[in-house]
Amino acid sequence: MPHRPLVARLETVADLRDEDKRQLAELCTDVRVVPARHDIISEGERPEFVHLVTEGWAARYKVLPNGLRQIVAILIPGDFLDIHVTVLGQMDHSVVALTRCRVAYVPSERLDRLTSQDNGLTKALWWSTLVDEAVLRSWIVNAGRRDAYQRIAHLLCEMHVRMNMIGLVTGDRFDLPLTQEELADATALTPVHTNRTLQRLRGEGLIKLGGRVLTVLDVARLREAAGFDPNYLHIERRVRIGA
Amino acid sequence: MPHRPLVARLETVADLRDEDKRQLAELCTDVRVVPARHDIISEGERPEFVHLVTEGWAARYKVLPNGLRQIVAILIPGDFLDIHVTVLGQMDHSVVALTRCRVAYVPSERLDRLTSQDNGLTKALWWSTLVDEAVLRSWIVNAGRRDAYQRIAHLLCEMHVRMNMIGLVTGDRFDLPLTQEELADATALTPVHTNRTLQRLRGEGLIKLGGRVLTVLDVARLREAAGFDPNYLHIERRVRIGA
DNA sequence: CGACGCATTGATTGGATTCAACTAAGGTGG
DNA sequence: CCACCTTAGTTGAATCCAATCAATGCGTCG
Repeated sequence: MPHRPLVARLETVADLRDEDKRQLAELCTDVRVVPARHDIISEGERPEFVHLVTEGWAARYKVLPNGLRQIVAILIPGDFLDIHVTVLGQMDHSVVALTRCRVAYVPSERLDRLTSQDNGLTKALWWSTLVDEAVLRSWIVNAGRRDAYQRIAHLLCEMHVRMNMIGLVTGDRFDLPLTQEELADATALTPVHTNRTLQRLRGEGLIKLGGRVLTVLDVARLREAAGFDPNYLHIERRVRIGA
Repeated sequence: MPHRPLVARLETVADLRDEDKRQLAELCTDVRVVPARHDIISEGERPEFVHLVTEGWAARYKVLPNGLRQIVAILIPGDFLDIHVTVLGQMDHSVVALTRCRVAYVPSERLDRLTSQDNGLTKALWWSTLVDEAVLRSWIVNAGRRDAYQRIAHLLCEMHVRMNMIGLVTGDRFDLPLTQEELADATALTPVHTNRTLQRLRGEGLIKLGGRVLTVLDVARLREAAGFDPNYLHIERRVRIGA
């Protein structure tokens, strides 16, 4: 296995016993490939599987009556797509594969059984959704109170850290497989304005972006521009582990 | 006890045994009063208590370097303020009392002990944070892709449903103790524009708002105006219980 | 090679902000 | 009990950031 992104993610919030890790690995038995641009789950569905991204990028999004789309989360390996359906009943939004993805299909009742017998694991899952919450809060701030320039810079900073947490950053380069239109839907801008803003970020020597790869030329200045404070992503423990 | 908002909230997502309910009630032993406009917890703190609103309204908010404020959640009785500090270590935002509040101070290790021994309760808490997540997603959509008119209408619809879920709506009236400035910070607008937009909502006969009380004159049309679908709030089970 | 998706550029428009008064309501103290 | 002050809400005019409309470049893939 390339690595176990789920185990890696949960270990950033909780200590897992070997037994736990084994259990988690076993969840990812049924892995399927979803082609780019395909919905993995759609609004209104009541899936009997819980889905987990194993490889590739996906996005939660919601389409308004007027046709506007808002991406409300970007999902990378180790992220669950729809743990909440157990509670919510049906999906209140859709998830699309931004790239070709590998997705683990976990039968709902299997996860249910697992969390019923293993308290530590339940807590780990709960805690990881608390981290997700922090990310969502920062997205509200982003869309609400930052201008286009800060907004895009902030999203790039966040993905930089998150990709780094799962070991997918090499030097200062990492895959950023978003079209400008998708970037626009994530930052609540138009594609046109996104384009102009990216040009500014490039022009000021903060980033190099092209061919689905982002190079962060000046981390400090990019964070400065974004008003980015990585604290909310809970990298503390990760750092401790890395040390 | 007026009622137990926490128990009520958790029961919308999970079946609780009497034993669970007793345990939860016992958490709310140490209840303190926080005056309006005072921070209950501030960014950067590492509280040894987990706080729970018992009475009144509070708001999570974040202030940006440029001084702009964004409210990222409105908290009403039954809502935890800071369960996530167990995981995140320190607060990445502040919580202010919008009204005079009653707040339960629960020693962190007590909640920790409780969730370590009672799996059902852990799950209930986890699930309730999954519902919170859904609310956060809808706020991103709100700030990102709706215009001022829809945005404010949407927030009013949400609070209408949430207040109703904890039994605080009488007819179509409920307390909405938000100043226009606070409403603006929650919807990512300016106070001035918020004012004009409220006037429009009033002028069109959708609401009556004044003296901290909102009357929804036409629920259907207000929801129509907002593009509001209550599904994300997970009222299903509640309905079932009520039936 | 034609077609389609994506990126880019220019010109114009508009929703919301900003700046600046001004009114109304409530509380306080002399 | 009324001057005084503060806070919340309201109104108008000017400005601006981002949206919109519209076209063009450009690479790639069937």
